[in-house]
Amino acid sequence: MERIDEDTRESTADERERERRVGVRTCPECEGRLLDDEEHGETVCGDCGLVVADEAIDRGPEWRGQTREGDSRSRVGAPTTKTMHDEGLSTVIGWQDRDAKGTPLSGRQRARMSRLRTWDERFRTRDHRDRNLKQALGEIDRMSAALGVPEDVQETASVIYRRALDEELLPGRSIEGMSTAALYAACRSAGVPRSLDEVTDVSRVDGMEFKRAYRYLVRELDLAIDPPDPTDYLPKFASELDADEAVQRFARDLLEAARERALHSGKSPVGLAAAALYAAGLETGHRLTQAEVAEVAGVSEVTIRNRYQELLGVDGPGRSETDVEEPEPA
DNA sequence: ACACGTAGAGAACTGGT
DNA sequence: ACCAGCACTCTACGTGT
Repeated sequence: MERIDEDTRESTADERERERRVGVRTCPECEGRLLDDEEHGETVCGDCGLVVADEAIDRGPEWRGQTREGDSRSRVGAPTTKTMHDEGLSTVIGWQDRDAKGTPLSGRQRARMSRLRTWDERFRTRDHRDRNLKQALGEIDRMSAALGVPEDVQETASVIYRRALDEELLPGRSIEGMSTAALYAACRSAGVPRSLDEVTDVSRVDGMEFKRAYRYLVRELDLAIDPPDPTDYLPKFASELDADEAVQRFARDLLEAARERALHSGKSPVGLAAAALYAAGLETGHRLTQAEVAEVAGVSEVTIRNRYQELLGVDGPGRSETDVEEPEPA
């Protein structure tokens, strides 16, 4: 992409012609000669220093041949584009059963061309998959780092993504959305607590698209993902709260008890975990405020209020005879 | 400062059509 | 595929300790 102006043997007439063909070449202010500043990607006036245009990078082929017959100055090849996976650089074997002069091919040659087309297609699509995968894995890597998830979870996410790719689940969906979904699915199946919100924060896609992609992924791949277990969140929240070890243990017991009474049906596991910690704080004398628990758990104080009383009520004085027994198959 | 309760809005799942 | 109903959570506010 160098615009080479040091070829001083060119006549000035030729230069004018070149300038005319290339486009903007004289400064609108002083009519001075414009130069491309490669380092900054700008076009500046050599005389007055005016910056005429940013991003004036010409991705077309160089307007000068490299070979002996270079002076023919034929402009060769199409400009590249990011909209195609190969940037438009690949060669496509045409479908006509004729040679370059239009003469029909013999049967033997036709068969040969057909095989070549097949392989051409295979390589091109494989290349496509590679790029897709590479980008997705890069995204997963980036998000994993941002979330601080362990390496094996990241590995699982990659495997899930590959499966999705193999089962042709990707066409029509964004790579970012699907990689986010794969990472979230990996976290879930590994019991590494990362909430939807946390994952959404580091993702390049919005929550809606992410959730849609996640559901789709789980459904199509039949991923066996347990409903999130509130106890998975306890260590994380407890450490962020600098809570006493006893609080965490007590909270775990509360959640166990709650599970046996089938207290969670559709209730947010994060909210339950937060409420359990708060309740445990009260019971063990290591008080935590609702506000701080709500803060680290990312739920509202109201949710904690509503949940923690249920948690305490369950194995409190009342016992359970008032509750209708609800057969919950989990 | 903190805890508690309530009302209305809104997102998400379910079942009906 | 669209829609209504539902349980749940959130924000916002007022009250009580």
